[in-house]
Amino acid sequence: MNYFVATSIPYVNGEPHIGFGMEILYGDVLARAARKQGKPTIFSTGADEHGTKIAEKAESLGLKPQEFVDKISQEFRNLGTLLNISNDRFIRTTDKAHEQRAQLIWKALEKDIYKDKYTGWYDVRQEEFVPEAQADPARMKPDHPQAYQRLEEENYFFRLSKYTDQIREAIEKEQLKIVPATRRNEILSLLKEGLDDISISRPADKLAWGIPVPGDPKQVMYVWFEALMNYITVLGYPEHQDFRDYWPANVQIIGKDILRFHAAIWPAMLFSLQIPLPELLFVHGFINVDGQKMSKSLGNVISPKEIVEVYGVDAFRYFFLRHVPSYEDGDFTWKNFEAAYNNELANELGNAVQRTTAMIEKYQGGIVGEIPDAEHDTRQIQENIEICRFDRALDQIWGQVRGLNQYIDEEKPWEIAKANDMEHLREVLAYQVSCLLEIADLLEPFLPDAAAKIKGIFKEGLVTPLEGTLFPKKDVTAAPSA
RNA sequence: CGCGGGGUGGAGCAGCGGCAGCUCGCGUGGCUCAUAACCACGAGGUCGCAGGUUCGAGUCCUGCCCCCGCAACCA
Repeated sequence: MNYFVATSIPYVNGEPHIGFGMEILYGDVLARAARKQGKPTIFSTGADEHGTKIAEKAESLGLKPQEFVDKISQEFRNLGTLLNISNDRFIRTTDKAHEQRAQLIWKALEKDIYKDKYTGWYDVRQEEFVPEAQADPARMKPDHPQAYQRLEEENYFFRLSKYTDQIREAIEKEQLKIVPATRRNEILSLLKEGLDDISISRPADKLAWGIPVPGDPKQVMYVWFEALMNYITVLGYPEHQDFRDYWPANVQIIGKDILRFHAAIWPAMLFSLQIPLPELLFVHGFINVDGQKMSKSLGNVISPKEIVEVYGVDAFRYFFLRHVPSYEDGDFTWKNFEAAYNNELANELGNAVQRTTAMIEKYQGGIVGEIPDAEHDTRQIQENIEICRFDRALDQIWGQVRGLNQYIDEEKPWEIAKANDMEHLREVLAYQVSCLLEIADLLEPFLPDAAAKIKGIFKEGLVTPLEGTLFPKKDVTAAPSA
């Protein structure tokens, strides 16, 4: 009955951008949909704040690590506000509670932790040890800009290898469901090759910015290992009631680049802790701009803010939820964004609201009368939300919008009005309102503001027109050109 | 044989064994309640190529060709 959805926590060594905006948007839709069904819901997101890269970045800016992450974390929170995200929690891995609980978790995992000497390449940027076989020879040379570090150190290791079969079985039997299927296949083929034990700590003298290993102050936890724990520390693992009430997560949302951590390492940790796996792992893709990867050097980085300022938050939500394929990479172009806004939001939905309210005001003095119950079958839409196919769910909702416009053209209420058949007219217009209210209801998780506005217009059987229009049509030149 | 994603009307995509479909764009017509919005109809595809399986293949199998990621910020 209870519902828990968590996004990954982004590494806050730089400004938030559109990709993470999309991820919290996905979480928001799921959380709003669950709450709407009356489920007690916790929706968490947060920030991953430890590690070498952050320490280095902070230093380069002349800041203490904590000052730096305080600043950047706030920007991630602001993004949530900008996008009307309804998260209940925002966990930071520098929160005292997380740090303490992470140490408890470490202790609980100790039967699968051992100390060993590690010699090999370390990728500072990825915070990752690089197996000899996968290492790029060019980066082994010290003068390479992203040169690996040659490390010989004593580290703690986690017996990931021990859990390979258990994880594979859990995924095959769908105790842990992974969507889309391509990502599931990807991880299964990786598991077939077997997993190696992983290093989960670093010497504190090399890296002070992390959570100390309990009982060994000379070591701090490897940032990834500790960050994964946020999904349960946020619920107060081990002792808090929320943990008992809300774990396992119904959905965890991640980007395709961190699949291995969430579909292999994280399940192994949970097995070791003897607590259940999340039910569904939703793996989304990336957003390109004009068909190219977003990058500062190409100068094509789009900031969520500039979109929201011109078109409004619901337009942002709409585009990224419907026109970025939920199971694949997507493409943002101003041209497509404008087309979606004008054709779909302004012309189809906005105008359907407009023509309905105008006729009720003109012919019936703004009185709707009795509104019939909605009658469409919305099961498919609900099912698509459950499996995170938000793009399809919106396609289906738009099928209803289109259907309403067709209905209006078939019934021709303006002719009924001329014929003075007021009873029939009232029925037709009330039906239109019924359709719009149903659409608004379906849209609530996706476009909360627009849904509330539509509901507000027809409240109590009277038309209360909006100031202005729902989605004012934009001149194409209004937007920054790409 | 590095890994992964993809090639379907002008653009973007769906379909994954049974008469090629959707949205946009384009053309024509209708309508006038509406944000010059809405509705209908139409043009436009030998579904990357070549074999194979099948009564029947975008859809399954085999081989090949082409495109995009796998460097950085970063999901």
